[in-house]
Amino acid sequence: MAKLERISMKDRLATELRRKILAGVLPPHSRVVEQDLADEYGVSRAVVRETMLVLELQGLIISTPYKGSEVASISRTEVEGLLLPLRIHIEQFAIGEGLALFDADTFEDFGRVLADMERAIYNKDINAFNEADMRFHAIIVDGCPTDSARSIWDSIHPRIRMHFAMQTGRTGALSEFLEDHKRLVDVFRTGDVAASREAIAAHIIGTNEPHLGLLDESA
Amino acid sequence: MAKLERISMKDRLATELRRKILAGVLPPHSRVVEQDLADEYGVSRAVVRETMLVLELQGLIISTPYKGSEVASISRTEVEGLLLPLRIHIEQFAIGEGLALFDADTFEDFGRVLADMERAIYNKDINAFNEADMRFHAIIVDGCPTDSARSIWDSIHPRIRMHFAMQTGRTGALSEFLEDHKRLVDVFRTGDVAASREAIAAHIIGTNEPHLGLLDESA
DNA sequence: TATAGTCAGATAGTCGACAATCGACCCTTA
DNA sequence: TAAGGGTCGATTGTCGACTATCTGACTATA
Repeated sequence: MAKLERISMKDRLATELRRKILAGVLPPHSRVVEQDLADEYGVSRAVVRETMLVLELQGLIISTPYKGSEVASISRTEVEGLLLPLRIHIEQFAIGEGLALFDADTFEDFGRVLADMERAIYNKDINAFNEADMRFHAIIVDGCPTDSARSIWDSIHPRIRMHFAMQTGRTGALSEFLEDHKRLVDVFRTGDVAASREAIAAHIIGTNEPHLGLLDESA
Repeated sequence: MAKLERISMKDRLATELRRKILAGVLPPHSRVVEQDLADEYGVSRAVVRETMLVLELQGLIISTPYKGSEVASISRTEVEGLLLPLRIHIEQFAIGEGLALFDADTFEDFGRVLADMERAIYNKDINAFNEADMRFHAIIVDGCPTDSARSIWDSIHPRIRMHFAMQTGRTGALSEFLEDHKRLVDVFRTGDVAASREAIAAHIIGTNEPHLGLLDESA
């Protein structure tokens, strides 16, 4: 936050498009045309192409040579059997490596996210809530000194979010999710790695119900 | 194989650079300059930039805005705690989803790879052996109908390979690894999903020794 | 009518040039 | 001499134009 970094057009555009996809503005199978995006956002096609490449490698869009791209759709099998278990492992790893490094700044960050969640609930803004949720978990993953954790997490997490964005779900129980996050932070504060790892797994499985049978085949 | 696809310069260049990185021609921390690559391979910088973006998202290079890129280096913690467990999960998932779909063509593909491994051993060409090894596992991951399995595998596997490419290791016991792969194919032929999942995990752990303590903390 | 050939529009792939930024060197100046 | 500031080469960021390819429609022809 402090170092006001320079953000490339490519990254800004990627963030914007990801937001639109996750918010359902661009639903699965929407056609995405490079020139149209370039015109709409006032950038060159080169920028758009690099953006699309990022989103493709993150699994949010699918492109076919000389034909075009469309927004991907994610299957339930994929999410439950592959993406969620991977995500749990990554966040558990990040906690194992990073929990000891959580400091006052880290918990301030968590606090800000929790406040944003409350605000989102008050405003009934589910997209804002989801974005705060994403930032919450990003803090965890960024808290670990291993860079690839974030990099891999970035390529897995959006697909999961996209899947659940399609379901209407969770609108009613937002305050439940908020409480769940608060409890997580409390566990983190104890510094107990094993308990935190346990808690994050339960949290991810819990917040991504109504599915079951996850992870019980791990070994 | 049958559908002779058109391959973009970006993909060809990515394959070539990945090969060079994994073969150690471009060791970690090597500086990589866009214009130099463009000149060397006779393509425009736009192509090189898209290639670099792919390699960056796959964790093989690290780039800093307006400064440049360099070949990444992968830590042991990262490989053992994060990448290998993820890879095992992906390949197990792929087998769970795809084993029943393995057909004569699939086993022909396996056969070709095994033959290439033998040839590589005969020629004492460790890079060729490694490439065959990669193709072996790619067959598994591609055998599953869930596209993101391959996509995520692609972003994890090269980092692991890179880590072990740095260690001299495994030169002596190539024929052992070949036998290990043959045994794997035999298990696949039985169609026993549970046994195959078990075997692939043991194989991955085994071929990526001399490390231990993997995965015993999964839950 | 059915098939094959041709054309045109849309779109992605590639390119060369210009703009922005960085880092090191040099020059001033107290 | 040391601190500050400007200049310049190297490198990445961005752009607009040209080329290749795909798709569907139209046409000719047996």
